[in-house]
Amino acid sequence: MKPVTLKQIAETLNMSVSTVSKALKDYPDVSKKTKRLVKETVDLLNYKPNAFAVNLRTKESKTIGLIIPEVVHHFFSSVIKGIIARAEKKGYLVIILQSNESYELEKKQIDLLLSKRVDGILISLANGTGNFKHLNDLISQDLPLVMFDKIAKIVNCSKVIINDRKAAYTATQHLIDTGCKRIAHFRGPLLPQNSIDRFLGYKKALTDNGLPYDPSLVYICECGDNSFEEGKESARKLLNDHTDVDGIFINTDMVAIGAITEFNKLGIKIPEDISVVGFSNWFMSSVISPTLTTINQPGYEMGKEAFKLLYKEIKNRKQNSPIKLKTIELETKLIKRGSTKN
Amino acid sequence: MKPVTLKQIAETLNMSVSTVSKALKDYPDVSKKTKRLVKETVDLLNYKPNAFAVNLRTKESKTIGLIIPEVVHHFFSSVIKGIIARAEKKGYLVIILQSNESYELEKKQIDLLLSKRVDGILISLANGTGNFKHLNDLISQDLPLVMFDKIAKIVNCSKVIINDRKAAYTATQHLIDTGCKRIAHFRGPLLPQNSIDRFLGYKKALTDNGLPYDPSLVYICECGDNSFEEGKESARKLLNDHTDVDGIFINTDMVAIGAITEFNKLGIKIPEDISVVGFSNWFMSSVISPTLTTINQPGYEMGKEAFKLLYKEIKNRKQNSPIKLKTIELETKLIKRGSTKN
DNA sequence: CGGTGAAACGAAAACGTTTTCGATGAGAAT
DNA sequence: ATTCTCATCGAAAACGTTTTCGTTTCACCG
Repeated sequence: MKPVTLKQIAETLNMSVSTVSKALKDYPDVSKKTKRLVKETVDLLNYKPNAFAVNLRTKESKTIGLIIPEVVHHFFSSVIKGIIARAEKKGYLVIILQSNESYELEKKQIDLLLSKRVDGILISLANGTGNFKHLNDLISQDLPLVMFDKIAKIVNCSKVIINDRKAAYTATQHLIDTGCKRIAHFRGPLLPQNSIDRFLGYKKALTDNGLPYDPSLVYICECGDNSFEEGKESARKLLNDHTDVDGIFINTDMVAIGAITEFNKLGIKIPEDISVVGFSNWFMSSVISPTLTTINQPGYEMGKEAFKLLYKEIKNRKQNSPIKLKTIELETKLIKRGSTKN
Repeated sequence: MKPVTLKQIAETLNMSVSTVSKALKDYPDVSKKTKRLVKETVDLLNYKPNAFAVNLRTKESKTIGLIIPEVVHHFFSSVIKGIIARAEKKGYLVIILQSNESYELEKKQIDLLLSKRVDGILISLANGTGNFKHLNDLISQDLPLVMFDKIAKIVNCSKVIINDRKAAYTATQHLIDTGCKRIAHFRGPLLPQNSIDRFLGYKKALTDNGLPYDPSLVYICECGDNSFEEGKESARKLLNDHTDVDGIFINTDMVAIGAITEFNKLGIKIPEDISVVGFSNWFMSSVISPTLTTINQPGYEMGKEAFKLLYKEIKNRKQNSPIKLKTIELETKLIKRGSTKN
């Protein structure tokens, strides 16, 4: 009933544990004959190496940790898929934890992963994270770490990101190019870098085009579980506060879809009265009516690249090669659809 | 630089490894004084037990495996969230693998998890899975296993499900109650049980109400990555094949939304010309226009319950208590919205 | 025939815990 | 003084690998 061990194979074959082990790993100092013999009985007895023992001996678990703010989210689940796919190919398993956008949880989860002795950690920061000691600790223990999407520029590790500022600039520029003069922005929370960058891109596009920046046109959304409702609410507020707005650049598609839904309900014509640009190219943006012009954010690729980076670092650390940190910037693209004029 | 071990603590405190270990686990045969001492230096040196050694010694990893057909999916990601939340509370981590609806991958992944020696496995079957040897093998090795959502009735393990047949019956009955006489069904693939059950519920509702069952009204969708397109296509086909259909019960919301989008485009009025009922109560079903009447499928709860069941089995196995298999049936509910008459 | 070298194998340490079982000593009971 | 009890501790085995470093065997050469 107990799982088969090397010892048992050695006994049935009348040889030593070491020879069996070496035979399985194709050591040069064991004859072809015994190698064949060993491999046969291994198949026969259905031997599987005890991962616990291997881990202990080799000091690695072939497992990485992934901390993500929210699992139920199209973009993040795409990232997860990319990571898992890539990791599996390289023989790594991935443990997923969800920070729920909470700094405290994030800290605890890093501790958890640390105590499980994962070989590396992938993380996308919680909105609430403004202190980076827990991450710097990882680095000083030189555990491979790469951040993606929601990063902290100040932390010294590899990263894979998009250029949020540039993408937001492009989005806003598109609104300007299609005739909008008074452009609002529904932004994300104050802390996370990409929310800041998107805001800055929006602002820069305005001033570069000689349009005044008006803070009263910027609305803050938490972009949490009820983004959709936030979109509806911000849309209502906007209409109440301003009558002359003819374009909005919105931090995420979900909020944008909320806003569009509300506009539809209130009889505001899109894009004739107000043009809307979203962010992330969520699947639904091509289904909603009108279809939503948005910025494509490549989640799956981001996951893949993030794992690739981490994998390299893990390998380098194993052979004590110097680790060169790298920041990969993925391409975004403006997807023009029905919510803006052309 | 190396992580602190029990031995080092023992040396700095001038006592034996065993005492230190026992002090940390509050054994009765070590004095309060040394317990205090040990705990102090543990904090001081920032000792973390080596999980690899603990695993090897205790023969458990405090880790479970989760195999899911598709991560980028609202329902499944909700399940994942429920599982992770519950698992974390009990000190378990979860390794996620994605079968991509492939039987072959599913088999490999079970092997992977087995070789990692997880303490238990949660699985929702791939559509392609028609052979259950890999699962029965798990059971005969008595590794705790619980299936959820996409299950195989024939496999002898705990399960958490919804009553697909009943839910489908309710959905179809609702169409009938609101005046539909000729009701089509967009069903899922042939293999998975819930797709079958939903079909059977649809059929039974028809015959119970004296309506004829017409196979030509049943359309098959793969319900994979391009469910939305499938919905559109099936909608077109349906209009082409039949002119008298006044209601459709659709296997999943995504397909339903595709169909609605197509109907909208073609000028078919919903629900006046055709009523539509979906399945799963995906978030978007309340956003689409018209809003979609659907069946609520509680993903998060399913995840929670599945883990709870698995946890019990793990505990029971540890103390060699007899394992009682259990099947939990979660409640579904008809959510009436704009795509059906009232 | 002693010496050399290669080929094939094994003994044993090490990884860091947990847990059993004895050992030790102090004080109480006899 | 002897036994007994308790409280407290430590030695050591065990978990199953991996890997280093010998050891053995035997062929071959000088």
